[in-house]
Amino acid sequence: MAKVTRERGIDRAIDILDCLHHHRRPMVVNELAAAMGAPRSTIYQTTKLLLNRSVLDSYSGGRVFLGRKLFLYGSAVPEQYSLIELSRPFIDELAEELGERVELNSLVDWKQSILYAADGKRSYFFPLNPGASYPLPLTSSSRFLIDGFDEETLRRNIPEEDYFRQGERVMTLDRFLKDSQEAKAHGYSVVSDLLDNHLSSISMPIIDKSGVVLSTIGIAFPTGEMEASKDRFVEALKETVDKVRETFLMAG
Amino acid sequence: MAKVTRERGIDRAIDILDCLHHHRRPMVVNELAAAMGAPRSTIYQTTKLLLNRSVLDSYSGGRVFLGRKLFLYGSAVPEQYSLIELSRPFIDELAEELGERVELNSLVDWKQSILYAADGKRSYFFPLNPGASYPLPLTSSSRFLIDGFDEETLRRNIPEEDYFRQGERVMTLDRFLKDSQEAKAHGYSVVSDLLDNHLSSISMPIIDKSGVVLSTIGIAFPTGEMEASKDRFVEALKETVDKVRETFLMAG
DNA sequence: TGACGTTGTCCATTATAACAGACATTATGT
DNA sequence: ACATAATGTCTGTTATAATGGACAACGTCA
Repeated sequence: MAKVTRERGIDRAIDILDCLHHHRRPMVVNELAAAMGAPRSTIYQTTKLLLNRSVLDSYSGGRVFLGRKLFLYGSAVPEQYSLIELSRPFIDELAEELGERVELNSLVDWKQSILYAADGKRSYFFPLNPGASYPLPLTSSSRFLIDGFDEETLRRNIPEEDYFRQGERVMTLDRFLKDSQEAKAHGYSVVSDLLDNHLSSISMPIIDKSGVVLSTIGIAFPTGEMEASKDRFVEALKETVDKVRETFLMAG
Repeated sequence: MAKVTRERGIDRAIDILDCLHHHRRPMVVNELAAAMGAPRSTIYQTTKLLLNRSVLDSYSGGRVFLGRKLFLYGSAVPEQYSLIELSRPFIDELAEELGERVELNSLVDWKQSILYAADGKRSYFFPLNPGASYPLPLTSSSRFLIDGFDEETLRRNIPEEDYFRQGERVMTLDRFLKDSQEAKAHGYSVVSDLLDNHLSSISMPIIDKSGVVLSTIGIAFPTGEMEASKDRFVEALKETVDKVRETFLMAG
C-alpha cells in the first residue's frame, strides 16, 4: 500500500533546467537523472520534449544544456521586469560615486540572485556576474529578502549547507532571524566577513506600495573600509534606493 | 465517442512562455488563455505552478510575465552555447571592417532568431535586437537554416503569413525551396527587398562536423550597395565563417 | 437596475503521463 | 577477455493531471 508519489511533469522539467543551471555545463541525460535523483525513464522522456521545443539544446556526446529558447526568453525579461531597467542608471551612478561594487539582488529559489551589478574601482575585487547567486544566510541583502516568511518555511527551504563557509558554520537560522528583524528596524543591513573574509556589504530593500520587498540594493567592499566609510555608504545607498523606489512607483 | 485530445502539461507551459514572449508584455491569465486558445482552467492551474517556481512573475492587476528564473537561465546559456561566445569577436570584427550590420542567426520555433548582432556604421539603419525574430521565407539566412527538412514539414510549420509583407505575398514555399538549393550549391545566399524594400542581406552557414547547419552569419545592408560591394561582402563573410567554424571545431 | 463580459475558483471525469523495470548496447577497467 | 558500469530504448500499470463546466464576484454600459 506504499502510497507511491509521482512528481508533476512541469516540475520535473523545471528541475532539469535548475540542475543544468546549477552545474553550469552540458550533461549526459543519464547523469542528469542521477544528479536529480529522478527516474531515468522520466528524464529521458522529458528531455526529449524539451529538446523538441528548443528549451534544451543538444551538445556532442549526447549531452544537453539550457537551450536557445531560454536565451530568447531571458532577453525579453528585463524589458518588462522594469525594476532592472529602472535601477540600472542609479546603480551605475552609485557605483561610480562610491567606487565600490553595487548590486541589485532578488530572491529566486531560496537563493539571493544577482539581477544587475555595477563594478567599482577595485577591479581585482569580487567578480560575480548577473545570474549568479549567494547563499541567503551569508549576505546583508537577504536580511530583507526573507521578509514575510515564517521560521518554519525558512527552515524547510534554506539548505543547511548555506549556513556554512568552507565546512565551518558561520551563521544559524536563529541569528539570521534576529539580524533580519534588526535590519528591518534600522532600515539597512550590514554584514561582514560571512561570505568571505574581509568582505562586507551594506544593503537596503526596495519595497513596493503594498509593503512587499521586491529586491535589494547592496554595496560590497573590503571590511577595512567599514569604519571610514560606513556612514557615507549608508547615506548614499539611502538616496539611491529612494530614487529607484520613486521612479518605480511612478512607472506603476 | 469524439476522441478528446489533451495537451501535455509541459507543452502548455512552454506555450504560455511563448505567448508572453510573443506579446512582449505582462498579461492577465484569462487573456493569456484566450490568446492561446487553451482551456482557462488549465492555464490558471499551470500559471500557478510556474509562478511558484519563479518561471513566471506576478505584476500588478493579476498580470503575469516571464519570470526572474528565465532571466537567470538566459544569462547562463551563452556561457555554454559556445557558438555565441566564440562568434562574437569575429562578428564584431566583420561589422567593424565592413561598416555594415552583421548578425548571428539560428532557427528557433520556425522563425529565424537573432542570437547576436553587431551594428554597422549606418546608425539609422535596422534596429532589431538579439531575441527578436524574422519570418523564415524573407531572409537569406533561412535558406540555410531549413536545410534537412522536407517540403511537407516546412509547409506544416511555417505560418502562411510569413510569406507576406504588409498583406502582399512576396515569396512562395516552392521558390523558397529552390532558393535554398541554389544557396547550398553556391555556399552563400543573397536576398533583396523581401523583408523590407531597399534592404538586402548575404548569409553563409556555420556547419558542424556532421554536416548540420548550426546557425548562420549574415550581413544586412541597403540594396543600393549590392552592385558595388557584393563580391567584397561575400569574400569577407567567407573568411569570417571559416574562422568561426575553425574556432568552434577546435573548442569541440 | 439589469444584462453582459471579464476574471477567478473549484470539482468530477477520464485520457494520459510518470514511473518501475526489463532489455540492449556501448564504454571502461583489470 | 571478462566483468562491471554507463547509457539509451521500450512497455505496461496506475496515479494524476488536463479538461469541461458550474459557480461566484466584479465591472460597466445602457
